[in-house]
Amino acid sequence: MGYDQKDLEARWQDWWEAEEIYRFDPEKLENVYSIDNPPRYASGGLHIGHATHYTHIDFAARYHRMHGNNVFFPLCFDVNGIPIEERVERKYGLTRKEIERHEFVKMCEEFAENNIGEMTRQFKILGESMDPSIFYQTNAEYYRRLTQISFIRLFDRGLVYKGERPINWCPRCMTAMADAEVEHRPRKTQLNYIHFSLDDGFPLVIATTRPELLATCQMIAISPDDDRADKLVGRKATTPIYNREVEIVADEKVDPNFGTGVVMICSIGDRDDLEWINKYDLNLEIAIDESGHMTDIVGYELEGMEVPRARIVMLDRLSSSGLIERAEDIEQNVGACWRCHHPMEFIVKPQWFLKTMPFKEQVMEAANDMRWFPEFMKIRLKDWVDSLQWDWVVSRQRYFATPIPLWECEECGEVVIAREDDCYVDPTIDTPPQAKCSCGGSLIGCEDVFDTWMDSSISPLYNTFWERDEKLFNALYPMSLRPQAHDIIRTWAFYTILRDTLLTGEKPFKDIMMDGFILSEDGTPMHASKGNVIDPIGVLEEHGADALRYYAANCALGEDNAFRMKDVTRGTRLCRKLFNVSSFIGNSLEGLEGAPERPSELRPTDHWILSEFDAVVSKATASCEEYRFDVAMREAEYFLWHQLADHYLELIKHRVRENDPAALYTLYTVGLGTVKLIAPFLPHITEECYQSWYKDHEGAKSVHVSSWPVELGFDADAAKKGEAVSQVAAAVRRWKSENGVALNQPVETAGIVSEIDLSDCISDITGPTSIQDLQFPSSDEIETKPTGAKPKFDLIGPEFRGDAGMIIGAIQSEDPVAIIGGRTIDVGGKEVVLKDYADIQVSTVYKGEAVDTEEEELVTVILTKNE
RNA sequence: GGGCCAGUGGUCUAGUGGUUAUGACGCUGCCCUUACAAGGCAGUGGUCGGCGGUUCGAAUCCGCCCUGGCCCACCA
Repeated sequence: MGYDQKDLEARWQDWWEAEEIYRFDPEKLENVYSIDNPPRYASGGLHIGHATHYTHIDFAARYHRMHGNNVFFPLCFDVNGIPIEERVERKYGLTRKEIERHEFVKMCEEFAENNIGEMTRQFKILGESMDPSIFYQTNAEYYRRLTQISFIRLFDRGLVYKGERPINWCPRCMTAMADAEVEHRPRKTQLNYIHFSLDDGFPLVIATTRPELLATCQMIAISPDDDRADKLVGRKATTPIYNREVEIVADEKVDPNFGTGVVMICSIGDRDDLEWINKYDLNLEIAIDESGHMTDIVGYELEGMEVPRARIVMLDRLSSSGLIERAEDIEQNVGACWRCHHPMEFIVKPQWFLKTMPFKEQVMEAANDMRWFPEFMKIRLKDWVDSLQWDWVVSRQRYFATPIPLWECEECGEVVIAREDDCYVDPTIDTPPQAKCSCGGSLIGCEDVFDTWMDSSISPLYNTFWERDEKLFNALYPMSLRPQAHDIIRTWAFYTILRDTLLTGEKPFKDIMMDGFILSEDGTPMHASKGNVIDPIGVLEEHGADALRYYAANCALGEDNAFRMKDVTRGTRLCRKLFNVSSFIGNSLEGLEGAPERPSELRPTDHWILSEFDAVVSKATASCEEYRFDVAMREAEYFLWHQLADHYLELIKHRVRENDPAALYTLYTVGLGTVKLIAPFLPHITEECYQSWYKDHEGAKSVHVSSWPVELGFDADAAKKGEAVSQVAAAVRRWKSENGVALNQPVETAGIVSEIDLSDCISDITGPTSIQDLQFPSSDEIETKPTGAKPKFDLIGPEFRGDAGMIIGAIQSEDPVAIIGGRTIDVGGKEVVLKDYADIQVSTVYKGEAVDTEEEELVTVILTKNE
């Protein structure tokens, strides 16, 4: 008998959807577990990393759902921003500037809608339990409205300002970027040694990587520790080509050991230049425009050239005039746009800022009030917060995003902010709340849009009905869990904590769970160019969602995990094992009405498996509470496979044939419990097992809304006895295997030597082992021959500390017979009885005959071959 | 340059002071035992990255170093 994994997955996915198994109930607010699910960016399909991350989140959702929680787990999409704009531009072979703004936005919306449809399907076939009844997308007016209101609130509190100062600018995306969106990439470039001149001919060579900015050189700096400083500081040098007289100053930031130890200060090459310009109050001379071309300041034929070309031309010019001493290759880190990887420039253009710098402490206070999983991820947030130097620039010069809801007066620059009641508004279309500025000037709608993190950073506010339903908000905020990947700590996590704390005075979530990245099978990052990209949908179609989810379950939280195909294969096997075990148990229960009652008498083997079950329930539950799903999965799997299936089932088959109520009760309880423990991880096969064999007895509609198993209790002494019985069976099996005896062949006689009295377990032992004559030899029938002694380190160490070595040595070197005989040694004037601190190993002779002994931890089984 | 994480049989991996270091994959041998041969049983295989320290005892704690990954950082 078999089953078809693909078929049953599709079947249950449709059924869950039709029956709304995962629906959040807004009426039941006492026991909510809410997940601030990351809205999936709607630029394309899911890759294996997404699939794994969302599956981890799904584990949390399903685990808490089985605790009777009303789980809030929205299906949601992030639909704003540059990547979608870029995909659309590529798809239609145009740029956004070539087409009417609102027309372009429409194209972006359409593009995103298609992706949302496909990704929704992908979430479904992965078995994710997101609830479509609380669907949202960040570009919808209902969401953008809230983005705007949240901005207006902060604006009204004076936390928003318009500033004209240098900002990160991506010449390709043609927009401002926040520091968080700048990534640093190593790049090879040339350090050029250029001759400057002094009036007296003193040789002054300056090394620079950006000769194209020579026109804006306004000052030269040298380290005060430099030997030449005395001679140079305060004098003027003349720049090459442009022949500009510039002052030489001493500045401690200059490293005397880099280049020539002399720096030209330009506006604006990098952040150092910015600092110096402020420090020395220099003019901002802008050599590079918004599109990355040189401005008229640079003159000559350089004007209008793109930066890299201008650099080459400038170097040509310098070198043909003999002004270049030499050039060397160096590697430097340059800031690049996180989206398109184009090198960033600093430019000056008025932008909107949200005050961030004053709230660093507040953010960390909120962060410290959350539980971080894993804990060390909090350090990354702290590092980022500590390193912040600028307020957050929230305006972008793009189209497909939430409009900034304000108008500005043409005449006096006064800002008129939108009324909250009017939101959502688009100032490029909608009329302002007042016809004219108070000065009488016309109001112009703001054409800038928000950084997309302005939208996503209020997801906890959106989810909890902030400003829409106070009752729901009070019940739902803060949310239970923020799951996310560690690469967006400085953006999503930081901005969310910042804004939501500012707006509500309270942290946005209680727990935060950080996922790592998924690497290719060889442990390196996946890249399309390397051909090592794993397509989750392909894996899923071949092996099924449960198998892929089994891989996901084996990924440790917070760590980068390589994709392991063999885990997928093992997942398939685990599904089969679970199905077969459940089928055996289900068939055994056939004819039974309702759930089997716990009989007053259970056999020791029942107590044993129940004790193991309690242990696994306890460990799995504790692990899931801390989002260590890999641990829970491993525990449950080990129990199912190596305790329940390999041992217990074999031990009680003979009792099942006789419909023993104790065996049936135990099988039912442990079997069902195991299905439940595995249900969050492998939702399809467990639902199949539940519906086929357990539902009629327990009665829950679906395993996923049934109750998480609890510890049932057991008799510890009986459990120990049961464990001994299980060891006898294993020993007999091993002995048969080693001696070429067929497993179903009866054993004529066998003896058991054990400190545990198993005389009331005869049928428990003979049943599974087919021993015909089971004996419990008394001590005088057995001759034990000591063969060695092992020190009990855990006793000796704490008691004798520094003298432990003497006792250990004595036990190891003494004749074991003498140790049994009560040999003592003198330790610091005290007599120590060695046998109290040693385990004696013995070989056994039974009735004078040479016998095979199979040693287990609790029992020794004496066996003789039938001749 | 700073920070974080990791380094355990051929491969992947569990294990935050106490007998003989866990399990999986692989490999070898045996077994169709009536839930499962994509299964079971047994075996093979490890100087726990290196050096030093603390301790009666270290894969585990401390220090230094090496290797890999990630995050952060202005070297013009």
